[in-house]
Amino acid sequence: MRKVLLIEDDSVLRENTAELLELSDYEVITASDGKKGVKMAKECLPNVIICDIMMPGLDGYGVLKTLVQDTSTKHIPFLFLSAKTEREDIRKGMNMGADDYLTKPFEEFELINAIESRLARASILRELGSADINENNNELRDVKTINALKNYIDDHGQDMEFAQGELIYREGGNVHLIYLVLKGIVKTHKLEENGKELITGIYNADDFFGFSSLAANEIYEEFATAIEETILVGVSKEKLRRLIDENHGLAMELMHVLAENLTQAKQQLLEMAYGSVRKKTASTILKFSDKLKQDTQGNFHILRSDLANVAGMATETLIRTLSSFKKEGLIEIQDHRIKILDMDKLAQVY
Amino acid sequence: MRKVLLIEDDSVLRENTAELLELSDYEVITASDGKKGVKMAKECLPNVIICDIMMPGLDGYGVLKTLVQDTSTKHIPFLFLSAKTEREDIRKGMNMGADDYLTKPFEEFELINAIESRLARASILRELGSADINENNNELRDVKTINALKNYIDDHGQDMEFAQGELIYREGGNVHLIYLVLKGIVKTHKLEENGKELITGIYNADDFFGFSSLAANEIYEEFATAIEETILVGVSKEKLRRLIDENHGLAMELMHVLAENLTQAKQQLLEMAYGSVRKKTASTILKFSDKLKQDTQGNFHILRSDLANVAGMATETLIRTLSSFKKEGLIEIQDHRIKILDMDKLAQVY
DNA sequence: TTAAAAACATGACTAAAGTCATAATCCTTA
DNA sequence: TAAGGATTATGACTTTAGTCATGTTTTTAA
Repeated sequence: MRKVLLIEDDSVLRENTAELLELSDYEVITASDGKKGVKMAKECLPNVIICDIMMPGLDGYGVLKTLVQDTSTKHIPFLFLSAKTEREDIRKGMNMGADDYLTKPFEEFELINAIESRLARASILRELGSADINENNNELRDVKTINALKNYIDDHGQDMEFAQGELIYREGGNVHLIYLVLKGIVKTHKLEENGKELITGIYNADDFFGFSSLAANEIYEEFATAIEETILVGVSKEKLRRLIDENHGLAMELMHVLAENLTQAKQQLLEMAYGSVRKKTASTILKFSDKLKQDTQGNFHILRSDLANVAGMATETLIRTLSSFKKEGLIEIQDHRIKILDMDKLAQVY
Repeated sequence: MRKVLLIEDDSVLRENTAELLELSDYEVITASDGKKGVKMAKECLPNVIICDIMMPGLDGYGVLKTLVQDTSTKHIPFLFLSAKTEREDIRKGMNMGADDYLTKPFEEFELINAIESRLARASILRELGSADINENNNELRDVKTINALKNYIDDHGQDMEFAQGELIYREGGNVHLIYLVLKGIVKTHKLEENGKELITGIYNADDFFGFSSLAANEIYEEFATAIEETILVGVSKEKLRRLIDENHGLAMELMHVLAENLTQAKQQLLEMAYGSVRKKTASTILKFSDKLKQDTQGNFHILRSDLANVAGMATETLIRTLSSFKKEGLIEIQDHRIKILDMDKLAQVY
């Protein structure tokens, strides 16, 4: 369990805060003044220290100064929790080497979040000491990160070319390959009963797709189509499973990719539910401007129907909205190619 | 010489700041937007990064998030330099893992002090190799499947009780626990700018939630609230990471869970985009009838607003649709409790 | 090079669903 | 147990965006 040292002279606040922390599953040690705090810190070596500034005797600044000088305590994340809210006070605290500074009064969740983020940050910095220790030189063993995986696939997979508009896989088909885009743009999409299309993902060079789980006998839940001329490489699910078996780190990274996708899908869901047509159009344009390669003037071309199908609206509606954006000076359209003029305003469209 | 990467879209401020830093004997690299900033950071691996928040395209939060995910950049001290002075903004920045947060306008010495103190702090933390990694528990080895994981959590976690309507975690909070529902119902939800709520997930006994990726310094992308009296247990991300490290099988299963969620979200997206109100209402009722416990007659109660917020429509609209379903004999409503009469027809509503 | 097809653009109309207002009912809690 | 608030329900009106129609422009392919 994570140990927290709380240094605070006000007994009411100290006990309330301690209780709150205990309820959140920390082991709490308290000290009622600076001197005791320093002693406790050296004895107990807590995982994180929370300290008031204004205290009789040794104040918070003094505590921090003392602890930073001691090898055994200097690395412990240190948070100030103070009624001093002046910029000057805050800067002083941070400059002395505190890791965060929370002003009173504070909400329970603010304190917990602050503690957790400092613990997380500390663990990141700690990793650095034990980084890149490569033991075995088995080829599979070396595929530790997504980047290594990309290189591996690039070397060991077979290239495939798809023309503009060509179907890559279809809904219901059996998943046996996971794809990596080398060049071009791919969309994944679903069809409604009445034939309407919704684009659920856009992928360009260096993106993975066709990747859901690695369970056997999975089927594709969507279509994938090349938006422009595209070159892909694939790895078999079997192979990927073996790679993961050798390297848990890779599993973590893949999980991360999935989690990102999920977060994004949920965000899109929110927008789809309550966003106006203007809002949806604006964010769709921004999404594409990220993914599509642009010419020297920053123009890019995309089928209006594809834009509409990402936003989930009728093509006519989308075109109308584009026209009004043009009138408002947010975008420019030349030869059907779109150019973003005011990215900020576009992002703030409501 | 110490390398500083400055990411700032305002060209005047960028150049002034760069000059000021150069005069203070830093090597300065600049980037005019978030995307370029990320690229520069990965290429140049600076000693410290200073980043604006409000920028077109990828904003400061996005930059930090991206850099924290990359092994080569995640340890670099990261300072926000922003005109956003609200407590909430500052907390968000720190929770995402920033090392300091300076508000504009700032004085030269404030920036220099902030940089120096973060460099100093980073070097202290770097000294420390890998401390307190103890617990060579063989018990960890045995957690091979999701079910084993559930048992493990049940045994080792601490129970938490939440009353009806009580908030479990909030958007922007630091993720440190992954929850398992023992009893009750939990909803995860997002808020639109104008306060509209969209429910993105419903969880009952035996479901996991609050689980996205296992990367450090992740923040919640949604709220979680108990719909009825609920008992939960949590495991820390740290622990889960260690469990996965011991058992790849578990990683596979968790990936599978994530993939399922993703598929579901995309399906919901399709329906949200093109489904009629009748269709959305029908499938929302069916979804809840699965998750909610029903009395002996098969009745269940759920707030109309919660139903509406899953479907992403106005509460009045939902109630109207329920009424017409009642008239058509698809459902029955007694004392506000809903009972499904014709599940097949309900599933086929168009 | 030209004909046909696809894509883009806009007008007119319509259907759908949101908003606001009001009333009835249920539930909490003092 | 009564008062007040939350929830459910429905009507009237308004806004929004979809559909259908038509014309123009661009691209494709014979």
